[in-house]
Amino acid sequence: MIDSLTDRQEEILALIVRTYIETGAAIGSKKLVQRYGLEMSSATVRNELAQLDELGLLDQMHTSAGRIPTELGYRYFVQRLVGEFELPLNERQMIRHQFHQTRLDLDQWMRLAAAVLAHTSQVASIVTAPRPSSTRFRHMQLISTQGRLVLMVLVFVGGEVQQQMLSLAEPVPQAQLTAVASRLNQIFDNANYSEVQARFSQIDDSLEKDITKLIHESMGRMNRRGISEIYRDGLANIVDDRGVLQAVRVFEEGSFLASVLAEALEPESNGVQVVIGGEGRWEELKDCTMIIARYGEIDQLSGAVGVLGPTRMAYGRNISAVRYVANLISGLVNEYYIEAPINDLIEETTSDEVDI
Amino acid sequence: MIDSLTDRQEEILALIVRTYIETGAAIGSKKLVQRYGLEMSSATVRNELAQLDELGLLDQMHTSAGRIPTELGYRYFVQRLVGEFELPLNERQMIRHQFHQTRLDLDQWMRLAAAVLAHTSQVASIVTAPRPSSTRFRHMQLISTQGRLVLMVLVFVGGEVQQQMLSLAEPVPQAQLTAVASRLNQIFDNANYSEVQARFSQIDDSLEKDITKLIHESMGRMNRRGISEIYRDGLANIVDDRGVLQAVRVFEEGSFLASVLAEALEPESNGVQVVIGGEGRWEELKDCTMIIARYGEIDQLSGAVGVLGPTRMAYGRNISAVRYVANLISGLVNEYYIEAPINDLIEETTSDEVDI
DNA sequence: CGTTAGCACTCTGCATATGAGAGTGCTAAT
DNA sequence: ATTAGCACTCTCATATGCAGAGTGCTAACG
Repeated sequence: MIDSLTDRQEEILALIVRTYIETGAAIGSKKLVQRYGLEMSSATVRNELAQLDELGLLDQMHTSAGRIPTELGYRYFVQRLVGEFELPLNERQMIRHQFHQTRLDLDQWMRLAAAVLAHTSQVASIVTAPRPSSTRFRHMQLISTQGRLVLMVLVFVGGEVQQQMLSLAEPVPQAQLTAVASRLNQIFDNANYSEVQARFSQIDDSLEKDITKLIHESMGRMNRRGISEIYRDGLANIVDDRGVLQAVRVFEEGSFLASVLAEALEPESNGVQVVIGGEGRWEELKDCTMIIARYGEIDQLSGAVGVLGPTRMAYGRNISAVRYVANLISGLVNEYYIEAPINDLIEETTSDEVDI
Repeated sequence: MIDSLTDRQEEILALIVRTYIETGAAIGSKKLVQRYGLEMSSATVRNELAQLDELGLLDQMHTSAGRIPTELGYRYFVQRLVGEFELPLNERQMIRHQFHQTRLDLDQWMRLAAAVLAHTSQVASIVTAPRPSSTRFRHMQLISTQGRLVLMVLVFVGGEVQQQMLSLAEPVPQAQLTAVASRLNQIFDNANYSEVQARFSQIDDSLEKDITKLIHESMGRMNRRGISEIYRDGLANIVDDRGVLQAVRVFEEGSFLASVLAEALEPESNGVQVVIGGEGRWEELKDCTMIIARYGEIDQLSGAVGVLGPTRMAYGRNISAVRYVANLISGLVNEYYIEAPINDLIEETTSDEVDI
């Protein structure tokens, strides 16, 4: 990294970067001295600019266009010239206040963190849920849903929860499932990935073996994933294109989507719905269209699938795609979450797992 | 809704809509007959166009610019002219195949559905997880984490799982927690929101009462929310702005974000990191900058917060914001997920709940 | 009466020219 | 080392002309 800059060069570089960030326009020597009342002439500044240019810290679009920072210029600025900046007290208080108002709920904290960052930074934000450095088993529960379907809930040290549906070879009463869970909970208490594998030999029962395999797989996946769920917010902040902005806002704003889905997919409305935005209702959807369909059984489990895009989209194709996927998921949900399943595998083992 | 169109008018309207969707350009009478080899002269088409224009189905930007569909035009087209279209067989097979390759995992299905829709429709997609029409209690578990902290896992009929951290007034041994859970599981088996309230009188123990209140609240929240988690994908499809597109892609692509976070936040790197995109590594971040920081205890629970935006962003302010939020969350996570808490309320009841 | 050919008209988009403004690099003087 | 001065370059906004596309209208046709 370059470090042969004089104080004056650094000053000028910092001013250029700051001005450019603020205004978005290239700035030249004259404007610079004028704007900041510098104690030197524009010619002097020009000489310095030429040097900064040669060092690759500044760039100009064309011969007479003023300078803008290069990537390297930004790097230098960030590393040595940003200076310490503290969020104003009232903003800090506001943020603190919001956090203390939420329930004791990790998910909410994460959402809030993303929202707060998006709001104060005016760009997009990213937050990941906390994860322990290595996954350790804490607790598991097997809950019979119906027929041979069993919901397995895994809790790991640190509070992460994973759920998985299993389809057993034959129905097993809840009492037995509870017994299995209780045994495995004892055996694997606080075990990490390799310890689960090590203690596998202590198990005789075939059902317990199968379940253990799944636990082991699941822990392997978590370890490999490395990062847990990612929360995002404020995407609309970095989209300035007028046309798309609206769509992005709608897309991001969960509550709005929810209301559209709820209203458009009322019980009586069947099949694929096309919501063309612009008119009275759906003002927010100006120039956007949603094609949505319900799946599942309305009085039991149901949800929605759909697409959102500019009004100018391929209707025929997209209506068909939405319908197809909705039907497909209806089938899956019916098969695995509502009726008894027909196939009798416990589940194909994803073969990228270590065999234990 | 207008329905006085002649067959020929419908034909012309459909052609205009289709052409506009395909090309994005306004189209006029001459081009129309030329392009589709219509059996009439452009003058005839012009007359029809004038009528469709008057009916408000078509619009023109200026006197001699060809027509484009109005919102109403799209509506008419969608309702009566789209025609049946079926996804080509190979696409259907492809989609089906992908679904049958995944594990028996609802979360994965939802993600896949969103991905598939985004891909085939070339616009953005939205999928909501299936929800039962009303929330019914299925199972709960209390897991002591440390000190007075307890993780409550709620399972509802249909397979939805909710987790919540509780901070009890005093430490309670796991055995007792298990007993409490088992009692409540019996009492509330298959109960819906109001039934939980009704059976509240059967409970004497104060701890059990508190827990029940939380369960009731949680079910209330779920009922009120109406729609469960929303999965989104393909946002990049509807952003055509060159500059922002890259940022949107990065933002959407979880795996890429994960790799940046993982690499930039290596154990030794402390404090706030500024990743300026463009150079060799982070090629994908061209013209984008990420400001990220780790929170939590590196060897215990940790995660990351950060912002993503154009390289031209307010560094001082944003670095400060990221640092502040990271510290705040560090504090919360440490307090509630690692060490014993200091305050001794079970949790403030959010007062918008019915009192039971 | 519906359809068509023809025509004048309008408006955009593109290319071209022009001048003001901004910024630069260089040289010579301080 | 700094600065004033100057010639030069390049963009941007504006004006102008022209080709192309499309329209509406009228009159003729079957």
